[in-house]
Amino acid sequence: MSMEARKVHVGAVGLSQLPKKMKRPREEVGSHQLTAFQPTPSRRQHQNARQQLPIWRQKTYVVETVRRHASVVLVGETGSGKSTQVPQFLLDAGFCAGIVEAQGSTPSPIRARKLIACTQPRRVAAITVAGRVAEEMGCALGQAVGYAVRFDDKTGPRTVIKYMTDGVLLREAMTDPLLTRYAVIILDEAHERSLQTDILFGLIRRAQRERKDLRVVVMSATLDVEVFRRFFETGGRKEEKALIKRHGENGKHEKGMLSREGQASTVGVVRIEGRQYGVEVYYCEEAQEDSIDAACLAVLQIHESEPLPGDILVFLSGQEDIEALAELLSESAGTDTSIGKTGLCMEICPLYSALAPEEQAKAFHPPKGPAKSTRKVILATNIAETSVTINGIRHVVDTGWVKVRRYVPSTGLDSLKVTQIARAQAQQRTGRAGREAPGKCYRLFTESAFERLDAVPQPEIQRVNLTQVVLQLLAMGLDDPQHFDYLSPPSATALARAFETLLALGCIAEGGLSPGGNVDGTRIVIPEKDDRQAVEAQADQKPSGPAKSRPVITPHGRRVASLPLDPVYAHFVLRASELGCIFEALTAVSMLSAENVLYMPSPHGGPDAAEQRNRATTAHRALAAYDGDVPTLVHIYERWVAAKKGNRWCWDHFVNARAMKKADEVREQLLLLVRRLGLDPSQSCGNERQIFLRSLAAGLFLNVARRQPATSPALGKYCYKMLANGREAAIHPSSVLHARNPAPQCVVFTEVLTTSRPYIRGVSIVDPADLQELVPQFFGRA
DNA sequence: GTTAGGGTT
Repeated sequence: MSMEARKVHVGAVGLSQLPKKMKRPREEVGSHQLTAFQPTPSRRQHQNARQQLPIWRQKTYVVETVRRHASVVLVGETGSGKSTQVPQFLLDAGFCAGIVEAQGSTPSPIRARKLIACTQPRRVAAITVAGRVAEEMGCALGQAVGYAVRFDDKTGPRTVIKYMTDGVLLREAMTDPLLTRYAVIILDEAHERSLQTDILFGLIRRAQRERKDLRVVVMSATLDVEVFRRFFETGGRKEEKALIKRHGENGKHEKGMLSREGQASTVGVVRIEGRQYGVEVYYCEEAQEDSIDAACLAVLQIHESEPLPGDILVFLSGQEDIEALAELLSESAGTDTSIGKTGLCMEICPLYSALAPEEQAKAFHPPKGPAKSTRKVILATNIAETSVTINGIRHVVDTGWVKVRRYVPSTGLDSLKVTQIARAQAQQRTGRAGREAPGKCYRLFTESAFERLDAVPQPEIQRVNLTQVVLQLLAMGLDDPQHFDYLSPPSATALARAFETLLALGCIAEGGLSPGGNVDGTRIVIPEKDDRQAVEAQADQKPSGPAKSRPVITPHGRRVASLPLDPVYAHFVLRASELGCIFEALTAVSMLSAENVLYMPSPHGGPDAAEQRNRATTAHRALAAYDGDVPTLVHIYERWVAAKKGNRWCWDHFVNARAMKKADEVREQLLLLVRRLGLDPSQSCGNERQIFLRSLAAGLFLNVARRQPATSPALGKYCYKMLANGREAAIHPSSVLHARNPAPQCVVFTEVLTTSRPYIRGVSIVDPADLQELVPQFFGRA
């Protein structure tokens, strides 16, 4: 069934126009309440269910294609069963009995069992899919089927199918770049183009040149397979043309060299249909000026005209818009007043990552009111696009906006901007209405606007700071990360900036670049060219003059790379160890890796919401440390430990217990890793907070900012000038140093993010004299 | 005077 079964135009959203053209759902299929009390299905029932999946009919074809091609692209829509079935098909077909090539003096090949890896961008997906497959195979998790995600490895000596996050496989690649444990690597959700998946693409292609036995299956929901196919094409254009000549443009599938498309190819392509209900897509006839107003009208119209069951999911750009729409809807509908002819109530459920877990839970549970007369309206960010699935949704309202974080390498600043979604995202959002029954999707933009959208979002690798990626590649022994096999190359500027940072941190040496930045804010200027062209131009350049010496990873760089942290943070931990407070530094970086530690109750949390928010603010102020945000995080962790890591303490102080648990897990992992480096993680500075601040200065010296009169009135009278790029920023209002009197003269920050304006966050006071003493190469007196 | 979403041997 096609997801976009029909396209129906509706007028600019207006009360009179939408309902008239809407149709009743064709049929009621499935219900989200059915699954709860079902007994555990037997093996036979599983077998029946498997045979109903669209992919089952293609089992032989999938297996044969993987047999004949080292690389296969498998396109399967939602519900095709690809994630659970493909690994089982390949296991049944004997792909795990890999052959270890003869090594050294060993005369003959040794048969050995290798694994099938299936990577996922998200932990929950790896865990739940593995659980499902273990059930289907009638084994316990950790036996034939297992999973590995950070902090949680459920694999054993007998495991042959291993679900894992792409990050875990990437970490494994650091010690085993040829991925020798695996016979087949399946990259699932490849269309999402996560940073880790993209790096794996290049690594696997590289490994395939050495290992003829390594199979890769790229699984994607995107119909455009060309980009993946071309990437894994081993022979390149020349070989391709020769094959076409030999077999003809429309030659049959012959000797495994022709794909189903009839193109000469070393890459096999399989397409599997999905199993989704049809979703009718509605567009606006006119562009909407205010997407919150438009969303409000659309929700009210759907609510008044559509029967239950059928909850509504609205996609918005962020917390602010969600709160505004929640307010508008409750004003218009009344929180528990029935409205319209249908006499139904509305229950509004905000859903975004920073929301307290117990408030998030409302979106997933049945409504508090009677199910027969209460409709849930979920107001979500893109968290509901891929990360979570909500049952019962039959109507999607899509504003077409999303917030996108983007690193600007020429300035070293991150920006967070409201941006139009891509067509693939719009389709993904639409699909959320058709999981259980036919549904409807209302796009609050015009069809021509839809057609003008980008086809797919920009891959993450082109939007992020690459310092950690470049260091990882160097640590793996790739001596030239600029010319790595990127599926989508990052800009030359972004790569150059990463090298510059690594050089400044002492992670690499003898590069063609000199150290970047000094106290005066003067720095090497890297001409900003447009992304891809720059890389291609560089690649095409014939070497002229003496070759530049390539940067080499230093012993310090290897230690930094061994920690699963941003190199700046890892450097901080190692410097803190030299200065006597690694214990506190480990706490700091662990807390920094857990987001949304402090939480604010939703303003719509009932009659005492305002009071709760005041209490939260007071509680948070009581946790603040004088010296800044990083000392505050350390303080919070220590208080939490003193309170025996209790949930009650979290509750009383408006601290997110889940974030604390995550920080604790990260900390435990880091303790192990620094011990492996021969360091003593219990080395603490005790009450001598100056030692910790000195470590912060020494570690975060690339992020120093000094207070000075603002050159632009937009930042107020004073601002903080960042020494690395000479730009001005303000201290973020959430910082404990915001509006501090007297204002600190010299600070380090953990993050700079441009939203309404450039803000530095994670701000702590440092002493300029410490910088001069501890980082003399940058801050020493001339 | 305020922060989309993931993720790491």
